[in-house]
Amino acid sequence: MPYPPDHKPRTHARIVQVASRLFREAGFQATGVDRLMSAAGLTRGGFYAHFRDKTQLLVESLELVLDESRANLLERGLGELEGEAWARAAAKRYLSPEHRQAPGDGCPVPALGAEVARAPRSVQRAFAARLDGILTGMAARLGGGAAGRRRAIQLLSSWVGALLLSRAVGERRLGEEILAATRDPPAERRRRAG
Amino acid sequence: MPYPPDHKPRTHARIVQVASRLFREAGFQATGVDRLMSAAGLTRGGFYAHFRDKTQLLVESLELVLDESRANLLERGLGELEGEAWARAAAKRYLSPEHRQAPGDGCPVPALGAEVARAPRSVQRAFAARLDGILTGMAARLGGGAAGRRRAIQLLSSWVGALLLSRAVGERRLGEEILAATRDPPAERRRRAG
DNA sequence: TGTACATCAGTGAACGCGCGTTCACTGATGTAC
DNA sequence: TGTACATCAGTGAACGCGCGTTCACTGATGTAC
Repeated sequence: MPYPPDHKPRTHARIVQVASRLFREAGFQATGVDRLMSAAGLTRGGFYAHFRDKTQLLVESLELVLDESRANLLERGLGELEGEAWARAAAKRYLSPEHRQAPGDGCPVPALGAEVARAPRSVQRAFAARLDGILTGMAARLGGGAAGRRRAIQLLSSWVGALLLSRAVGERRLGEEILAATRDPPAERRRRAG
Repeated sequence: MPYPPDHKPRTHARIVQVASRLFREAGFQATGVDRLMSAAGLTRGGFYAHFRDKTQLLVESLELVLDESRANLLERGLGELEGEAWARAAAKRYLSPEHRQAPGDGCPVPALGAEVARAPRSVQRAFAARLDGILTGMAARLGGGAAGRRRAIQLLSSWVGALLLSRAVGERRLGEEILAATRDPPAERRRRAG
């Protein structure tokens, strides 16, 4: 064995990790293979010993990051919450100013969703499978069944849209207003819960 | 006068119109000046007699298209509706299968929001001003005041997020499910209204 | 009515650059002896 | 313990191409006579 058997897998994982950050920060198309490999401490040519093409790296990056998003939404301190209590806590985390200001560490949907919509089927399949898993996990927290599933979709949609809008406006005041409005449940709902 | 006085403004408008479609379909960065001018029946070089740079065209495209989005949300058959009746009708239009399948004719937020978030301040200012106007118009339909404004933000966020998700999954079944779930108001809300 | 002209919208070659991908190679590594 | 070796992860030059932008020019137009 010329190298330890975990050498190449570790390099591979490092490239995926670095790429997932750059893609979310600057966009998939806007991130060149050259810059990406430099950021991972490597050179251009080595890329194709790890990935068939740039699209395959997008697939692996999305898989990595959607798994992290799932953990952020359903675990990491939110593991024991259920129903609206879970929804409030998850919204608070997802719609935080920190998340707004650090797209490179955050949910890939607001950052890369539009590019996924234009990407080859292989990318969309990987995205859809992970997303469906997240929705299933959310639905279980929300009482399950068709109603839980529907509410899971409604919640995630509103969070994704709010984060996207709040980043696009650039300006801090309006951006924070959008996050705050979506973070707080509707007035009637809050009255009932409080 | 070498040409009719409205000749150049008409060409200018045509470029903006063509660009706004291509940007939404393929993305801003992915749409080259060359392809864009060809689609408008012109050649590369003429571009800079109309626009300072490609970014200025993005600004003008967003302004055009956000004005159209405003009309689609608040007018064109929705002019006389108010409150939840308006919200249901607007949601039905925004979250239609047709809108999902024709990004080039639709709302620029799901298609270009992430690129706006990475664009220069000038782009974000134009975007934020138009978006704020749309939110103000929506808030007025929803009873006005702080509550109307908050509900406007919540609604638009959920619509934008749902459309983005439904396009990114690629697959028809899950895509339509996402639209339908967000289109229908929450069960308790619907019971109360029905 | 017909022609010469000034205007300026639009043309297309050219610029330097970064893109995704290929491929002959280099050189760091663990192993065999 | 020290050296020769086979392996293969990673290198870097090269490919054709499209990018955004510039600029000397061409030629379609309405007007003046």
